[in-house]
Amino acid sequence: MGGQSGIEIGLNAAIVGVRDGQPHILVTREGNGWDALPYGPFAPLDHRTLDIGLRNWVREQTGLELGYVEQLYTFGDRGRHAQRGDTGPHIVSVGYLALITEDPAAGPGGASFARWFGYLPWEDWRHGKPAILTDEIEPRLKRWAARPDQDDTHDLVLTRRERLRICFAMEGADWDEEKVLERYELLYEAGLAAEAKRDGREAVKFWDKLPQLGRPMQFDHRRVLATAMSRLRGKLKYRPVIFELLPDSFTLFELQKIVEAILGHHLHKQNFRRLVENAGLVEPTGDVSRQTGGRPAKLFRFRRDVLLERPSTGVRMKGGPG
Amino acid sequence: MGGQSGIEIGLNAAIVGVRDGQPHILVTREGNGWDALPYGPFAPLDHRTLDIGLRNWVREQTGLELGYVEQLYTFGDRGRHAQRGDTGPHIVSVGYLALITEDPAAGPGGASFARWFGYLPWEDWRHGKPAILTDEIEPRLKRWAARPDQDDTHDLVLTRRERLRICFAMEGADWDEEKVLERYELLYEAGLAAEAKRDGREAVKFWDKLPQLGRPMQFDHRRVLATAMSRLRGKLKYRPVIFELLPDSFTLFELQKIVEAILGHHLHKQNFRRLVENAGLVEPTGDVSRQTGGRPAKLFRFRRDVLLERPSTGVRMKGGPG
DNA sequence: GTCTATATGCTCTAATTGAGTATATAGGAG
DNA sequence: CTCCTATATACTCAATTAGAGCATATAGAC
Repeated sequence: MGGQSGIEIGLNAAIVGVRDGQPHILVTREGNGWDALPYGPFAPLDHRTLDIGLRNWVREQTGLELGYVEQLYTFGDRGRHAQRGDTGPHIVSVGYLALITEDPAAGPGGASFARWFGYLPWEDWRHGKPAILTDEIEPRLKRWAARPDQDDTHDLVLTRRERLRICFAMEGADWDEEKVLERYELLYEAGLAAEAKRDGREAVKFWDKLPQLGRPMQFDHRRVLATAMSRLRGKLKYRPVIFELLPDSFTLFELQKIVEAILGHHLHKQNFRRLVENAGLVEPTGDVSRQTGGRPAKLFRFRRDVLLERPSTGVRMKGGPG
Repeated sequence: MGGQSGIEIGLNAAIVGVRDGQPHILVTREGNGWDALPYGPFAPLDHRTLDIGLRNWVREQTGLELGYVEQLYTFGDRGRHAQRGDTGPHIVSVGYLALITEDPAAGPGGASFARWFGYLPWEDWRHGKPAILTDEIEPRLKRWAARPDQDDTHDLVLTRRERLRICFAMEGADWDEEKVLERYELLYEAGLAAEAKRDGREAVKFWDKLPQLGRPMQFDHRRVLATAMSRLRGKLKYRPVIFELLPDSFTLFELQKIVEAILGHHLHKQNFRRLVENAGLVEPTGDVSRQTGGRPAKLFRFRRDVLLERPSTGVRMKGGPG
């Protein structure tokens, strides 16, 4: 079972920012074609807490001083770090989400912004249902669902078909934008993620030809990324985290565009204004922006003191027409 | 800095059940007066995933086969495991929440049910504001807030007074039932939790006499417990997890009592019925229960298939009159 | 001045929520 | 058997919120 020399804790950061209306994450490209998140092992002698360890690694690798940071999940599965071979220590990876405003383009260390939807292209519904779903994913998932659940050791009592319905909105069900992780994991389990092939998963043998379904990542980093997207999409609706992605002053439409970029779908403009304004999340700065091409838009700033008020609402709101 | 021999990952389970209208957790009492959660180190050679490791430890220590299990958070702080001394490996602890229906009284291994509110007594508002808040906690926290924030290395820019307002509803603010962890951590930081004294925290010196504010626990287990309560109280409102605590059939009032036990406050009965019923979460079994002392109550069962429907609502609902 | 594009304001309806009143049906006291 | 009490269950009503769309305001371009 390979030389087992102990446990290592890996700290991984999905550092999210929005540029040109597109959500981006900070990745390091190491030349072997597999992008990676900023990553480093937890060293308890140097790092008083996990968070501090993460911040240190990110500072070291990207020159960035993180602000908003949130722990996501700890993954300990065997077999998700196949590149390392069987010899190293077992790696337990702790995923983090960080949100930044500034554009780290100038940062050292070879880290750069990459489009988030490049890794999970089926998650962007802003221009309607992504073609990759209809053309590539759905037909293959249907074939997968038609197979018996032999090698499934899933503890849920759901059939593959039911899981497709829930995760991928297959039989008339609604698309749940928050199920990002469940979708990625299902694709991995079905052998349709490149990482599954790398890790030597059995299900891959079923496919004669594997399309590239989103850019893969090193280790289990795409899983961390999917977890980050799930969490952020959910949290948006009940905590005012979105402002961690915005500059000090912004128009309401800029705010809306950023929310849409994260959620991956369009919102109803007038209702969005109403919601944000009478949730008391923002206050006008008094200035206007004339960059809009029409009537100048009032500039707003985030009211930091809402963090002191009770169940600070965040930006809920269901989808609107395209 | 003590002999550092590596990292160990501890798996801790807050196993919750409701008995006689009181939420309980499974604890092991080891005789030294410090209760502990079922606990064991993650052994990657034996456990394919963290979850499996946790289930194994719980089975071994309590004879219980867990159903619903959910990972909570991973804590890596130095200095929260003081009993172990400085010599052992650094311990990173992964907390889990598990929900059970059956009463594990007969289980082997010395584990037993203990009242959840015995550890966090300020969280039970079902009979009005707990006296321990007014009599013990609030006056001391006010004294603590009056001190300068010298040794605070908190990354938030909130003053102690603002934090009290938010966490403990001090200056007319509302009590947020979900801030269980924040409250416990604040008490720890203020030196008011017995664990803070055990861990040699500086703030403890400020107090001449420390009252027992809830029963303490071994290691950072009370923190895990507080995290579990936070998570469960939050999740209740948007996922139908509550049914993991209920028998197969139940009356709506029994359901309500269990929700109230978890949330720690009363709900409006008629509205609760309406909500649960037209969320489609339950269906009548056809039988009735005559145990109620009045008109017999219809028995219901959880509609397992709502898990297949979209954003399965759970049991939201704000508080009602006492 | 008109056209176009965007920002912002307002209306209308349907649900949802919070609170309370009214009715139904058991067991027990007399 | 009847009344009383306790609980379950049904229904009402006002306030708020959410989804959708129409209307008006104000810039730059021609």
